[in-house]
Amino acid sequence: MGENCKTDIQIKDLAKEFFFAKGHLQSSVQELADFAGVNRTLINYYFRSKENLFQIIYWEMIYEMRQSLSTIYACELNFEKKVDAIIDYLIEQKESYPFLEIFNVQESFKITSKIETIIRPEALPEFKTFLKEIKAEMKKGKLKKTEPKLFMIHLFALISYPIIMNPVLQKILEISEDENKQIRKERKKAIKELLFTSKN
Amino acid sequence: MGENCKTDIQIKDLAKEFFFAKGHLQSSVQELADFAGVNRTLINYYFRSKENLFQIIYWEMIYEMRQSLSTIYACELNFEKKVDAIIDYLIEQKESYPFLEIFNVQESFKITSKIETIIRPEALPEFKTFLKEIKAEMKKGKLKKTEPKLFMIHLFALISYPIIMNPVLQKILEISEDENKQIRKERKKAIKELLFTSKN
DNA sequence: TATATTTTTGACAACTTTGTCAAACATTTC
DNA sequence: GAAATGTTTGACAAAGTTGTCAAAAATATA
Repeated sequence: MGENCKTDIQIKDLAKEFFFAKGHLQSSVQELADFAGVNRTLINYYFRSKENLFQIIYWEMIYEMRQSLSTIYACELNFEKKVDAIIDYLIEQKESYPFLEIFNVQESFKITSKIETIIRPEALPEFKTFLKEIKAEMKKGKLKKTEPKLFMIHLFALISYPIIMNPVLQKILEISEDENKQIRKERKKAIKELLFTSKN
Repeated sequence: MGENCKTDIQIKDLAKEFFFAKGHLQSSVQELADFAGVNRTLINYYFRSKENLFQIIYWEMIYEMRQSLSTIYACELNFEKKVDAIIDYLIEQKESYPFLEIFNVQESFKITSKIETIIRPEALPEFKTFLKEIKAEMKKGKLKKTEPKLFMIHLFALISYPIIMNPVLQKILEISEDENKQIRKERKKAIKELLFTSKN
């Protein structure tokens, strides 16, 4: 593998890349092994089974995400800055691993999924507090009035969808590389303009 | 199969259901055959290969969708009514076949995909005209000013994402069945409130 | 250096998936 | 009713995937 890092950690990192960045969700272990430059059996040695490896890396990624988000929910910034932070973090996250969300959906439909328990409710006190903040901002007239959870859904939608669907959208809407760059640049501003009441 | 309809058409319809509604995108032909209540070999008889069947039903669905949308783009309604029609149609479409879009993404990332050519640019005169209408509405101050294509992206995002990701969102945000029904009911209104400049 | 431990590899067997083929069955046509 | 055509089925072979195991290679330990 060529690096000085532990082999199992390298395999995990490359698996995350292979599955959730490149999107080879239903590839064989052999293909992953080729991508990672290791013998296929070695993956079994470290992780027993494909299913198990998947569970481990999936859990790590979800956990990392939950941690980052609750840190933002709980931090000392004012509401708008928090939304900024959420947008920045999630844009970065989705651009790095666009297929994590795809995998989420597919799993959430399976009854038998062992992974299902990983998609747990936020249920964090930080999240509940953030919902109250949303409500307060709505009362102040800074946000359009809706159910706070619906605000969250719209926020996620406007962040994730354009990134995840990017290749499809580019084709359908005939978006050139230049246009795409332009859109990417204005993403954050555009999202905020939709969600916040205009300031003038 | 029990119906009076042609077997091959029934298989296609049930395959659409199985793959794009239920989401069993990577199931075996045997599983599809069980679902459709036919002998597995019969599917080969009518469609030669799994790949071929997929291409056929995928193409049919995309074609139907493009037709419906361009009819709306070209119809005689005013702009807001057209947006209403788009929202209504796409909500119906995504709720019926939430996995069509998932499949789109996965395919769009594959270099080798024979299906790729199906995701063609809209390129229709009707679509180009609609983009101009968007621009006009922005000038009139009815819509927030952005790149018209970005308006389309936001529109698609706000329609599709909440539906496709519904099971995941319900878990993460702890949305009860009642809340979900409420949100569903207000979907259209909520989308329009975000995209159109407020009327008061 | 010799021994123990860990890591890596190739070979193997069980299993699944796929497409083909010929035979069985059903339906139409003469 | 017999022949021709179309539909459905079970059996089969080829290919691929997965996990295990014992042997080889590398590394650590005494």
